[in-house]
Amino acid sequence: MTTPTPAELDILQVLWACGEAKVQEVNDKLSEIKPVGYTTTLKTMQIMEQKGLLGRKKDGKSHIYFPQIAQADTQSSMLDKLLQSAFGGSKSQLVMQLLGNKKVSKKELDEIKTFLDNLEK
Amino acid sequence: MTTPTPAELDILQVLWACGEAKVQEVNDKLSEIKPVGYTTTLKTMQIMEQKGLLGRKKDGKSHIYFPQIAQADTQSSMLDKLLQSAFGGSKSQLVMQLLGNKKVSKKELDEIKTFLDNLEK
DNA sequence: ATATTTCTACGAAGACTTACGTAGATTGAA
DNA sequence: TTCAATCTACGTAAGTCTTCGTAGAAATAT
Repeated sequence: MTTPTPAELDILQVLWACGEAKVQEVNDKLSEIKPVGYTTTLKTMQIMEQKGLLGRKKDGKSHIYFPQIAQADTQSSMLDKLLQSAFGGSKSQLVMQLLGNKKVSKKELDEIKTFLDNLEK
Repeated sequence: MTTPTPAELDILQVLWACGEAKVQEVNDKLSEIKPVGYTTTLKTMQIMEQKGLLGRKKDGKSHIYFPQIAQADTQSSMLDKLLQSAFGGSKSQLVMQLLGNKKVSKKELDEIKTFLDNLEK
């Protein structure tokens, strides 16, 4: 699976959150986080459309863009890539590295435990 | 922290495993996995030394290279980067994505559970 | 001593990503 | 209609990563 570049991932985050949007809207959201020019966002989204990461439909003179890849699929393949390249495929090692500091909230820990318990069955 | 590029990570994996090695030895190990020329490996390692990722000492006419960054630190910062960029910082989401398929061995699952139990205290 | 092998050092090419400037088309307002 | 605003499309430039060719130094073999 094609994994998005960092800039592409930023754009996908916006579109996954809102479903679909025009370039202007995406650029506005991105601008809240990092400085980025309109044409930069446009160009990146055009490239993404060409790569198949985004779809688009005409709306008057402009376009409305939407994700063509699922968030879960993307997360999964990016995580897998890291798992293989940095943890030698060991999921337990990865989890330990992730949770092995004091900064895990009790809430998140509980979510994980519940999840693991349900996984049993 | 500086996170290594994919090619750099491959080299680091070799050096983390064996402690230190000459370019030739690293290249031999890498060649078992992917086709790569000697000068490519050399060049990459020279750049890594310049970046501070590797250290080296003279040994006759050649050099012996060794990691200057810890494996755990590297894993940690790479994982953190992914956590933020693809999972919005949610560790539980990440764990669920990682373990949420049938391909997790019972052994790994047990390791994780034991780990979590010990984390409590 | 000369040829071969083994390294290092240097440079540069190709791919990819990100970032914008600019031109041209379309829309809406004066 | 004409002017300004909005968008698209195109090109390109800078930066990084990966790759390898080539030259030259050092060690080894004949």
